[in-house]
Amino acid sequence: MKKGSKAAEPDTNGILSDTPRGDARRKYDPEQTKRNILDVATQEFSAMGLTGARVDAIAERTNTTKRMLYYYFGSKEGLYQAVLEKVYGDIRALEQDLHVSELDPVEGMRALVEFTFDYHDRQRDFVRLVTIENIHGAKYVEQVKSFKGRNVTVIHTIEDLLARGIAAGQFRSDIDPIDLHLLISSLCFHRVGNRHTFGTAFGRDPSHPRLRARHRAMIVDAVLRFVRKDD
Amino acid sequence: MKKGSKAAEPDTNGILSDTPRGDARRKYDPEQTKRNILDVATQEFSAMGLTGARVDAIAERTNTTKRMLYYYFGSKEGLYQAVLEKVYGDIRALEQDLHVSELDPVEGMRALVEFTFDYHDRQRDFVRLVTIENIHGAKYVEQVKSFKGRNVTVIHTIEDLLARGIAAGQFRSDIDPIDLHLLISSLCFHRVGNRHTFGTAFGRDPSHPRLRARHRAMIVDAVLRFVRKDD
Amino acid sequence: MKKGSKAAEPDTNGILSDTPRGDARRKYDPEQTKRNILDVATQEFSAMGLTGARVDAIAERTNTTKRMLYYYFGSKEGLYQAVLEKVYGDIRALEQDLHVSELDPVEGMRALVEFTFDYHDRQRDFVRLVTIENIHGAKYVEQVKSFKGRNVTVIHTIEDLLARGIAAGQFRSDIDPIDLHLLISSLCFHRVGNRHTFGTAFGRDPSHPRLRARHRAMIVDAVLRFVRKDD
Amino acid sequence: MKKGSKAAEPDTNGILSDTPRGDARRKYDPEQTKRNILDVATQEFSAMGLTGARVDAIAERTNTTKRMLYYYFGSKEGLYQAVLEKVYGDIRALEQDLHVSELDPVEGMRALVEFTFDYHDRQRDFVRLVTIENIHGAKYVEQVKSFKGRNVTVIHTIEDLLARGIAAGQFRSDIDPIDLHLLISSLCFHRVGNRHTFGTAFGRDPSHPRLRARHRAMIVDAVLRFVRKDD
DNA sequence: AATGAATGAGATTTCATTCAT
DNA sequence: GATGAATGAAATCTCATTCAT
Repeated sequence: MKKGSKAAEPDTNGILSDTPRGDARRKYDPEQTKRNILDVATQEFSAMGLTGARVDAIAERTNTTKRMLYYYFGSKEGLYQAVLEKVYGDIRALEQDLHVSELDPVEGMRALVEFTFDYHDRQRDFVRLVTIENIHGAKYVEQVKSFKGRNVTVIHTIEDLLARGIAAGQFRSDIDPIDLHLLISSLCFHRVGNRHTFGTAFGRDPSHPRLRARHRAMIVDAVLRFVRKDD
Repeated sequence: MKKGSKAAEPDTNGILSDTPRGDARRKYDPEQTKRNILDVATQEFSAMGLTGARVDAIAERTNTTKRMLYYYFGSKEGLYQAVLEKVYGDIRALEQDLHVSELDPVEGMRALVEFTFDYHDRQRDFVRLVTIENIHGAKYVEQVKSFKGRNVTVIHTIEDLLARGIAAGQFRSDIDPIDLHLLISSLCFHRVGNRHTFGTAFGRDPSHPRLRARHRAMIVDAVLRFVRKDD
Repeated sequence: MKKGSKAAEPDTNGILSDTPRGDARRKYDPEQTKRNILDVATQEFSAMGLTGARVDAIAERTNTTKRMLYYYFGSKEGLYQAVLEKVYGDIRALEQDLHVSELDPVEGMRALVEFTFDYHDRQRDFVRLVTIENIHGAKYVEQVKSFKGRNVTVIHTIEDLLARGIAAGQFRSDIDPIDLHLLISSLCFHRVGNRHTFGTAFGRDPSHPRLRARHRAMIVDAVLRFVRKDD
Repeated sequence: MKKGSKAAEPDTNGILSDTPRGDARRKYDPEQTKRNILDVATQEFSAMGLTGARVDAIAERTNTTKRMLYYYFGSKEGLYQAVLEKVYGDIRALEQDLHVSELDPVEGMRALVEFTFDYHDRQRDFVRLVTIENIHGAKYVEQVKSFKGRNVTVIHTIEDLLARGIAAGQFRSDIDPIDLHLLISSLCFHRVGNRHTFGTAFGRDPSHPRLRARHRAMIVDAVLRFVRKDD
């Protein structure tokens, strides 16, 4: 009664989560019901955290009832895990489209960094959910089948770029691919995940378009300087 | 869910928060009572988040009762804010001790990065609390008087280093100090804050001593390469 | 103070508030559940006041649990407002049945006063709740939609009586209908609402049957003498 | 923390309760301390009721501490009773000044009604406290020594007026003095005690100066018409 | 006479979940 | 497959009162 469920902070973006209405709305469409619940839950968990999210609030913004949520996902935690699973799945699909192996190493590295930057910059829900998972010691994502070792793709990509760059005399030969991935992630993730405290501390919102462009260039620059071979 | 509150995950470290016992424990010592509550709360909030933390759990690990917690801090949120205030205050104190202005620009920059790295590496409570605040859109830290614009110190330090480095022909002249601070923070923060998902994804824990040293060197290297003037 | 909650002082009367059982008690009957809560709450709030009433005490005397009270009414205050709404609604219903327009002005006035007297005399819960609302500056009743300006009915009745009485040369023409309503209300309300202090002060309980009849006659008499045209 | 103690509604008037500072403020002045507590308590109880008043809130607005409140008055209830005692004492003092026995019966009756009207109109704290006592079944005032049978003075005054009026052929001979007192009280009390709901219901505040004058005249008129002998 | 710190008992409210249909 | 009503357990917070100085 008091606060209803204002939930949805200004913060969530729907990119991951639009419910496609597709064809004529059938009366009972389990798949659509599930998808609808999942979409709403993604927003709510992302906005409020696992403990902060309210089952009631999720149910309320759904086309169905709270009972269905339990019917399909068993528990609040189950729903949260389903959200994690979906969100990580979404990335994988995108990553496949990135064909850096066809590019010159420097250009490939630039493309990889820009892709990583853009992805984090847009998928705030994802960034938030990863953050939330870390608060919980990653114990839910550990149970997500599709997660374990999933990032090998990126690592392979980086290995390939490094190898070709070294061969071409462009890159240093003493860089660990996983460390490099961490470095790139750090630069792309932090400015999104911590933009609120950063904004409050410095009166400067990192998600502002002008800053966004500058940061993108800066990060690409920093990574390239880092991998480049000294003359 | 519903796990009672065993609180204290393996995760918290007590570096920020030991309660100094000083002399013999007096019966009425408000300062100590407050400090004691604050220390326990720091751990609990850091481990469980604002919504996840339980007032009962905090009180239980205290030398006093739940009632005192409300007596001194008014509400759960009030206590959380007091924790934020304390934690941010702790850093400021340390930052003062860092006299990079007496060092050569390159060495000063190295010292600054190493300090930042070490601080985040050790103060996991701090890193977690910042993360948690960002989940809440920084709305609590905004109300903390001592916070707004407090980081100017770091920025001034960076400005001084950059200016001297430029004058000495060592550094590039096109770097924005706040952007540079963000870059350094990103590198130091991310590996701590997101080490759980990172560890799960790559089977490699960034807080392991061996990795720790390597990351420290890598980050210093990356920053120096970034600021260094091209020949 | 601290008396647990034996609730129900000798004072409450159940006239407003019997729960009609209708047919066999069904398991799921939201309307009945709500009515049941409302009835018990009416007695408790009337007996103890808003702050004095205990949610636990209300729940205990209900066929359901405390939780349902929040499910349907949101908060203690919400329940209190619902009680006010119901109680004021009950009067309105009764007022409709009073067809004084068909009576001779003097007889009509007598009927109105007698009705007002009888209503207050019987509905002590109502009188107490109005008193309680006034302690709170009427701030809850102000939020009750159905309340604002609801008493127009009585005023219209009085206007009609006065107009007809003036036309017939029976009543004075200088009487404001709202003032007259206040006068009648005062006489009927005070002896009920303040009968305890009155009883203590004069050793005479105004609700005693013998006094009751005498007061009724006196009040009718006083009002008629007040409105009657001087010869 | 949440609401502090806004207490003091706009409603209370300080007429009963000014703390005279008299001579130079001595360091320890028990009488003044007690008076101060009593004055603040009068306002708080009058504004919030017995259950609604907060011991903390009272103490806060006092020049002393909560402990003293218990030191002098024993308990919240004890303080409340002391307030009742003081307030009733204040009236008695005033009533003595009313020498109606020297006036013509009609003028005496008018003077009595006007005095009663003015007293209630001004002493809202008193009116509220009486109301509050009635909510509690007058059980506290019963224990106030100075209360029981105190109103005999008024009754004697009325008896005297009636007797002289009857003797002079001005008043009816069938009026019970206590009933008449009740009638006068009703008219003077109700418009003050219930002015909030009345104001909300009819959009007309009975304490407005213009209405005040009209009501005063009306009530005097009504009483005189009631007691006057029919020709 | 006076005080700030402390407190136990109990108050209101919230939450994830299940029941009956 | 779907639903509105119901709920126990636990959470946050409040209150009058007392302790130690």
